[in-house]
Amino acid sequence: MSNIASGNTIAAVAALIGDPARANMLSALMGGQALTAGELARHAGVTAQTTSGHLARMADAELVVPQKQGRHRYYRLASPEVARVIEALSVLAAEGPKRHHPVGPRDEALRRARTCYDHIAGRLGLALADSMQECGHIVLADGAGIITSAGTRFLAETGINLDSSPSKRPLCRTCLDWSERRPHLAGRLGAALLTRLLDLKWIARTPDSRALRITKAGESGLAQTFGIPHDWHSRP
Amino acid sequence: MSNIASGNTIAAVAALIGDPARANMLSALMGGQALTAGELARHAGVTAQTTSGHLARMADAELVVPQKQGRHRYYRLASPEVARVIEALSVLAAEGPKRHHPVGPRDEALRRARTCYDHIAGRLGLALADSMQECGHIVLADGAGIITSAGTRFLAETGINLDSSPSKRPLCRTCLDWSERRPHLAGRLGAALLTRLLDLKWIARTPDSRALRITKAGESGLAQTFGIPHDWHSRP
DNA sequence: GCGACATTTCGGCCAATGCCGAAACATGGG
DNA sequence: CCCATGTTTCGGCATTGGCCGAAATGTCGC
Repeated sequence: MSNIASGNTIAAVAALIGDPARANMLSALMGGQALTAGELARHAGVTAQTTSGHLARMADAELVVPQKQGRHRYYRLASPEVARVIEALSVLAAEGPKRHHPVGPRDEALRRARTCYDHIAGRLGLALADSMQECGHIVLADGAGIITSAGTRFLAETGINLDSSPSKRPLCRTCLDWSERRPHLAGRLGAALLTRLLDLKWIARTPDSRALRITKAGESGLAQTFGIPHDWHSRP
Repeated sequence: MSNIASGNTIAAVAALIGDPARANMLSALMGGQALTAGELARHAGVTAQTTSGHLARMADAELVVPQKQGRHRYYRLASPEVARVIEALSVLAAEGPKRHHPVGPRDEALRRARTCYDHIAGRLGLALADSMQECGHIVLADGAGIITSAGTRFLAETGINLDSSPSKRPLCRTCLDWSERRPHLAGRLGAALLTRLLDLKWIARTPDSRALRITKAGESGLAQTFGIPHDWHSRP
């Protein structure tokens, strides 16, 4: 008889994620931004009371953390580890029983560029990863990457800062892309890249969605720095 | 309003894992071996009828796959992706609300060496990873590794075969060790290493447990090939 | 302080589902 | 062929837990 305790505790966490309303809230939080209880209620499709209960339980289990701000209460994912669980579950859910998502216009925006917790996913995410790899700035292999010395210089020149970090988080890992089935950059590098591109206003968040919009400045900047051609936008 | 469908399907998978009985069965299957319905019932602590229902549902969702053999019915995890979900959940469950596992003798055996789905975990897993890294056979970084050319030679000499594989599985990733909180080798390399060491009879599976036993031959072999000292056994 | 808004607490309803006993299929061995 | 063993199906019981309406608490702007 193997250790029941561990089975039980993973069951407790999984059960928490295993409710459609809570799963929808967590999926929404995968966008990386903190959301208010009300917004989460809308995402989940249940009333505010119900949502409150769900959030309390998830906060108790340390899946999310609340943050008071005025009369709102913001919630965000408690840690990258939580994001990894959701990510792993998404992969499984996507493969499983043959499920063909009809591709709507909203989907199209998400496929182009979106946030994935704290980094960039979608075709833009792949393009950035490919570019950095081709230029010899990083070497990718099996779920992680190594930053080369040329890469370190490149990051410094581009204003992407990696040193300010709570130490134990992986520097450069990859994350399997939900829509494209190929890995993009995650980890501290992925997070820093998203932050920098937002700072530069090359990309911008979209209200109420995980989709990212590429700005005019972004088109030039991405072309110049990462060699992403201007006509990339009109391509599949 | 974000995509409810995806939230629902990950909820379905999570809900399946979120039952203590089922979670225990999946944990047991993390040992990497196929187990019979009866054995799984014992692991889960429920009757055979109940187990049968659980297994049917998990097979339906493609979390496990059944395999008929005589009057037994063997079940194993359906894919490495399923293992990753369980793994990610374990990390979360271990960190969460401060949970101090009292260390029993059975636990001690597991901490020393055990299987983790299809590769080696515990202190032996770490020692192997450390050894290969120190010898320059692999370079580890953030959740994955790269096999050097010296490493390729080393693996060939040691009889560890990587080429026979269904292609898309990562070659060398790492997996966060539940007991030691440091990464050990997983992916195809980890799997091949486990297989080879079992073939050589340097290590042996333990009935009814994920623990691995190191044989006499193993002590010498590991010392000679991986530089793991003979007194390693008696160390913390 | 007062009204508008965001969130939480309480109470009760209802559906979903995990569990087991009993019995029905399978399968292999004598 | 029949019995022992492993596994599944069926039926019914009990519990869990998600949901909402109503009302309380907190917080902002005036």
